[in-house]
Formats: sequence, structure tokens, C-alpha cells
Amino acid sequence: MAKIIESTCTDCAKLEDGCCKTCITEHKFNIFSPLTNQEIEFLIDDKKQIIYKTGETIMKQNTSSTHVVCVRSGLAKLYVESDNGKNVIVRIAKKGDFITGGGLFNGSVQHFSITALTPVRCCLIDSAKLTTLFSENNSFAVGLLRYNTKQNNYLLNKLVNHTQKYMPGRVADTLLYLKNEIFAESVFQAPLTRQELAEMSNMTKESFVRILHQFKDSKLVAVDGNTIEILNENSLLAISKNG
Amino acid sequence: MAKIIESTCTDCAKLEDGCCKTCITEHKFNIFSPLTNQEIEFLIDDKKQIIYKTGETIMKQNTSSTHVVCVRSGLAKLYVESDNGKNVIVRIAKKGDFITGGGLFNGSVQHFSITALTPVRCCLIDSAKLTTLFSENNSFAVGLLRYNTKQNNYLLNKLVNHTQKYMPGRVADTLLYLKNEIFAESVFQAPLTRQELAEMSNMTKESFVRILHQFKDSKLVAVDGNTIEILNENSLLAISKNG
DNA sequence: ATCGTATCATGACAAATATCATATAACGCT
DNA sequence: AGCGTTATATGATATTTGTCATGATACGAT
Repeated sequence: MAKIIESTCTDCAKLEDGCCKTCITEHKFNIFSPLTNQEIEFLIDDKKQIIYKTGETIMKQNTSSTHVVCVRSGLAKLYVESDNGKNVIVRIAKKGDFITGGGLFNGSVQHFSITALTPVRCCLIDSAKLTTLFSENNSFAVGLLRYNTKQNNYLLNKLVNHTQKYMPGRVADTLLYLKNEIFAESVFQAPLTRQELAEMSNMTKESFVRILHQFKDSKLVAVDGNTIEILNENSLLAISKNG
Repeated sequence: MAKIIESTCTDCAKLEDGCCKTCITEHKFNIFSPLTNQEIEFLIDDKKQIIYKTGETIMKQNTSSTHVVCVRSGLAKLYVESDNGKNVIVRIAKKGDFITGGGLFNGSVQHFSITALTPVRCCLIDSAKLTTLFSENNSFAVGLLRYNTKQNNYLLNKLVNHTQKYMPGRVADTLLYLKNEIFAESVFQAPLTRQELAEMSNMTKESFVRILHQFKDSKLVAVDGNTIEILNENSLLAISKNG
């Protein structure tokens, strides 16, 4: 089971990478940057730090949760489990990501699941605390709204990409997303199966494999198992653009 | 061109359907319901009421705008213009709908276009005013966040529906959406072309026409030009569910 | 080491969907 | 009323994508 480390800021200094305040700056939780030290103290007062093993479920779609998740380390997939049994991976969460479920201020039922792709250390914060901070701190509310707006735009973009582009364009999108948004490296070892890469690209694993192979033949990427290297980003961008 | 009626609350009493305060309650702008009279006065101080003719563009994707739109009457389509020239209609806005562009608190660039499907009367409110109200009114901020969360869930759902369902399921979704969300009537005259209905359903107009015809043959709907009657909602729900 | 299971890869085929061509109907305009 | 334009409808065909079957490879457990 997931390992729970209850920790207020007083004892989180014992953890190897510092206390909550430094975590917020170091891990770039921009969402919390408008907060004063006192407000941060309040926010993290009864937070829980939890370590999930690879494959463990951090949040389960359709269950109730009143927490938001702050990822301190590791990678997790955020996906919708559709009625037909197929998953749609919406995005990958990484260090510094802040995840509010579909229930924030709206029920509390999660509209997606989160599963650890690597060991994930994250903090769970009671979402009621966020509400309280709004009245005190105007720019925090604006920050959260900005975060929401960005999420909206991201989803809008994904909707168009997934419905309007052909498969090669979608595979190119997935590869560029991993390179630029997740790993910030041309070479990366993705802790994702072909099935999962396909679920990110809205196609079957067979189709993903075939197109990845084409990209390999065209020297756009180098592939060795889970290690992928982007060799020709411009061509991938062109493929992404042309659909 | 669109007709502009500049109006503070002082003179909007002259309009046939009352002043801003009554508009907020009557047209169910729930988003504003937490506001005091004074806050409403502040909000609408320099708002503009504009009347758009059918086909006119209310907002254009990729342009800058610092306003939010409140629809007082009429219907408008909210759509993304994709690179390949095809449109994706994301939703239909109706009386009482509050529309924040993709730029709210985040740039100010619109991530979608809005076009009037019927004559539309709407009010444009400076989004900077919303920010100011956050500090005064906590539950207004929470309301806006709730609205955003709902939008997010709506998009997430649309993403899954459009990528996982077969065409009949998507047509059923579009028809049920119009019946239940927009017209609240089993019989409705949709001011939408087959092309637009197809853009709502993520398919070509030919495919939409064919499937609508099948539904007609199966006595699920009655169709006469733009007038559609939902005859068997349960069957449509089943088709929607099974993909 | 070896067995069983997962993943990955690849071909043949089937299904879903788009494209193209063309016909018909509706509708504003002179 | 007649004409051009646009929307709708429908068939034939092409393309895209998924499904199924089958090997090959990797990998953990006994």
C-alpha cells in the first residue's frame, strides 16, 4: 500500500529535500507563490505526504475526494476511464504539478483517475483550505483561475487535435509533448507502455507501433525499447501541423 | 454591423426586459448571484449591451479581448477554427450563459470564436472588474472557479465522447444536448445547418445526414427541415451509451 | 535455466468514415 | 415567375483506422 507520511511543516524539514516553504519555491508550485508564510503554514497544517509505488492509484474516477494533489517527484498519468473500457490519457503530471480533480468546488466527485507511472511522492491538501485563502489573498484566487483557464485551453486544444488530425500528427504531438513538456530532453526513457502511448494519442497500440516505426525509418526518431530520441523536431512539428 | 447600446444600470430600465439587477435573477446568471447590489453596480458601471445579427461574430479566435460575455437572449455557437479549416463547435450559448474566453487571467487571447446563430443580445463586462470583486466577495471567486471546473469536466467528457464513440453515438449526443440543454423541449427548431450539426458531432455533413436519416427510419426522431422532434429518448440514450 | 506471462511487432483483413459526384429541394433576388 | 445560389440528400468509391491472428522478444518467478 501507499506509504503515508503525515507531516506538518515543523517536521518536514526532516525530509531529504527540505520543508514545505522551500518545496514551494524549489518545485515551482507557482500556484502557491502569492501566499505569505503564514498562509502557507495554514495550508499545510494537516496535509499528508504520501509515497505511491509504480502502478498504484492516486485517485480513482467517480470516487469522492476533497483533496488537491501536489506532485513533489515522479510521474503520474491522468486519464479518463470511458464506458467502453478504453482509457484516454489526458496528461502526465510531473514534479511541481498541481492537480485539482473534477470535483473542486463542484460536488467532489473525481472525473478522472490518476495512477503512478514511477514512484510518486505527493502532498494532499484539503481543498476547503483553498477556499478560505481566497478571501485573504486575492491574487491566489486569480492564480487558481488562471490555472483553470490554462487547463481549459489545454483540453480545448486536445479536443481539436484528437478529432481533426490523422494518426501521424497525433503521434508527433505525443512525442513532442513528452520531449518538451515532461522530460525537457531530446532523449528520454518514457515509463509508458506502447498501449499507454497509444492512449495518449487516441489510437490502438498497433497503430501507434506502426507509425513509430515509420518515424524511425524516416530518421525522425531513434527508438530502443522505452528509450526514445527526437532526432528531427522540425519534421515532427510539420507532421503535427499538417495533421 | 452590431448595434451597440451603451448602458449603465440607470438607463437599462428603459429596455423592455428590465435593469441589470432583475436581469441577473431573471436570466439566471447564477455566477453573479453572490454579489451585493453595490457590487453589481460596480460591475456593470461601464458595461456595453450589444445586439448581434444572425451570423455576426461576437468574438474571434486569436484576437485579444478583455471582456466576458453575458448572453441575455438568442443563441450563439462557440467553436474552434482548426488549422485544417474545419470547425469544431464546442457548445451552444443561450440566455443566461456566461462566457469567458480562453484569455481570462491568462494573456487575453481568445482560444475560440463565437458567432450568433440567431439575433443575440449580450452584455460585455470588463474582466478586470471580476478580479477586483474577488477580494471583496469570496463566494464570487468560488462561484467562478466552480464554473471553470464545470467547463473543464464538460470538455473532458466531450473529449472522451468524440474520440471513443462511433458516429451514431455522437449524433445521439448532439440531439440530446439540443433537446435537454438548449431548448428544453422535445420538438425544437434548431437554427443550425447540417454542416453545423456535423461540426457539433465531429463528422462530415454527409455522415450526419445519413445517420439522422437512419434515426428517422427507426422512428427515434421526426425531422422536417430544421425542426427536429425527439420521439424515443431512451433509445437515443442507449445508442449514446453503447457508442 | 526455464516456464509463463507481458509487451512489442507485423501482416492480413474488416469496419468505420471521408471524399467525390451528382441530384434534388429550398430560398432569396430580380 | 424564373434564375442563381445554397443547403440537403444519396450513391459509389477511396482512405483511414481498428481488429484479429500470430510470432518474437523481454522479463519476472519458481
